[in-house]
Amino acid sequence: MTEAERDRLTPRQRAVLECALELLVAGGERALTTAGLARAASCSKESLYKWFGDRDGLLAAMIAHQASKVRGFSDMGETMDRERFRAHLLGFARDLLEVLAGDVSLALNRLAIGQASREESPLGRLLVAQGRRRIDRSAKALLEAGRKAGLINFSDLDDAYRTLYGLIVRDLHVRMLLGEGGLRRPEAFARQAEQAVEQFFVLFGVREMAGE
Amino acid sequence: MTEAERDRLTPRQRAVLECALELLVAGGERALTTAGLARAASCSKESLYKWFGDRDGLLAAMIAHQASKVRGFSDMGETMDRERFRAHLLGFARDLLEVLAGDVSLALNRLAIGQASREESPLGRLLVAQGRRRIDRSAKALLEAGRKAGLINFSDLDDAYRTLYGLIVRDLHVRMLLGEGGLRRPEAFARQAEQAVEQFFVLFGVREMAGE
DNA sequence: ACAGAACCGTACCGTACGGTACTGATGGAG
DNA sequence: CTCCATCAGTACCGTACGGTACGGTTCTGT
Repeated sequence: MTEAERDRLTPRQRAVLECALELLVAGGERALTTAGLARAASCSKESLYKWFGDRDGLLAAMIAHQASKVRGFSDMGETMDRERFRAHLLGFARDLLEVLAGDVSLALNRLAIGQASREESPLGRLLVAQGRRRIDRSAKALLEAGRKAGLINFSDLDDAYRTLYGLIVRDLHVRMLLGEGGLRRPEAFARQAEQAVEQFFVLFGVREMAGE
Repeated sequence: MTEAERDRLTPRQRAVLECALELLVAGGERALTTAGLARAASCSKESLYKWFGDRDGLLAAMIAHQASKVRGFSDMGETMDRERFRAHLLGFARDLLEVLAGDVSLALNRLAIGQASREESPLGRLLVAQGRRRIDRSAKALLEAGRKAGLINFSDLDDAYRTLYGLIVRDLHVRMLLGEGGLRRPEAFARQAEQAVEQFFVLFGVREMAGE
C-alpha cells in the first residue's frame, strides 16, 4: 500500500497533499476548498482535478497519504521477559495517545466523522482501514507475544486488546474531537499510559511464581 | 435549564426542533438547510430566523432541546448492598451504551465534531456541558455511594469514573461516529456492560470479608 | 532548436445555501 | 366588525464553492 502510493504520486503531488493537510488542520473542512488549496499550494485547480478526480478523491488521497507516513511498530523477535513486555506496552500506550492527540489525526478524524452521514463516501471506513488497522495488528501481536511468554492470559485476543485500548484512551479521543481544551498535556499522557498498563496487568496479568 | 427552555419555547417551536433533528439524523448536516427545514416543518424561513436568530442558534437550540429530553438517573436514597450496587452499575453501563448508540446522539455528536474546528461556535462545549455532564454527575454519585458503603475503593473519584467509562465504551463510540456498520447490537451491549462492570470490580472492588 | 506535454493563473458557469423582504391568510382582542 | 400580530409561502439577493475552459509559460525529450 505504501509503495503503491509512493509510486503513483509524484513529489509535487505529495507536497500538495501536505499543504492540504495543513489547511485542514488550520481551519477544518470548510477551509479546505479547491481554490484555496490551489492558491496555497501554488498549483492550478485544473491540476488538482486531473490528479485526484474530484474533491472526494482529494480527501481520500489525503487520508492515504497520511497513513503512508505512519510507521508500524517493529516486529520484535527478541525474547520477552516481564519488564521488557511492560516497557513495550507502555510504549504502545504512549504512542497511541500521542498519535490520537496529533493535529493531523484529529483533523482527519473530524473530517471523516463529518462525512460519515453521507453513505456514498466511506471516508470513515478508509480512515479506520488505513490508520487503525496497522496499529491494531502490531498491538495484538504484542499481546500474543506476552501470552506466549506466560506473562498475561486471556481467552479472546480481540477482547483483551479492546480492553487495553479502553483503559488507555477512555473518553479522551471523543473529547479532543469535540474541541475540548486543556486535554493535550504530554506529562498527563505519560501518567495515564502507566496507569492503564498497570490496570491491564491487574486484569490480565499472570501472577508471578515464587520460585521463578 | 430544562424549565427555562420549556418556558421559552412554544410547542410549535419544539415541534420544529424535533423535525430538524429528524432531518439531521436522516441526512447529516448537509441535509439540514433552512429551506429544507422550513419545508419539512411547514413553517417559513422568516419564522426560523425570528425564533433562533441564525443557523448556529438553531443548532444550539437543537442540542439544548435534545438534552432537555434526557432524564438523569434517580437519586437513590436507599441503602446500598453489593448486589444492588452491581445492578446499578450494570444499568448505568447499559444505558450509557444505548444512549451513545442512539441515532440522535450520533448525529448531534457528528455535527458538533464537524463544527469543532470553528473556534467561534463552541457547539462541542455545549454538547458536553448539556449532554455529558449530567450523566457524569449521576454516575459519580453512584460511585461515591458505593465507596461510602465500603464496596469499592478509590483515591480519585474522577479517575475511577473515567476508568469505568473506558471499560464500558472502549473505542466503540468513535467507531460508530465514523460510520462503521454492524456495531449496534443490543445483546452485544448487554454482554459488554456485564464484562465492564466485572472488570471494574476487579480493579476497584473491596474484597468481601469472610465474617460479613 | 523545436514540438509537445504539463502546468500555473485566472476567468467563468451553474448551483446551492444563508439570510431578507414582501404578500396574503388566519385568528384572537377590543 | 375592525385592527393588529403572527405566520406560511415565495421571491429575491449576495456569496461561496465545485468543476471546467482557456491563454500563456515552463519544462522535457528528441
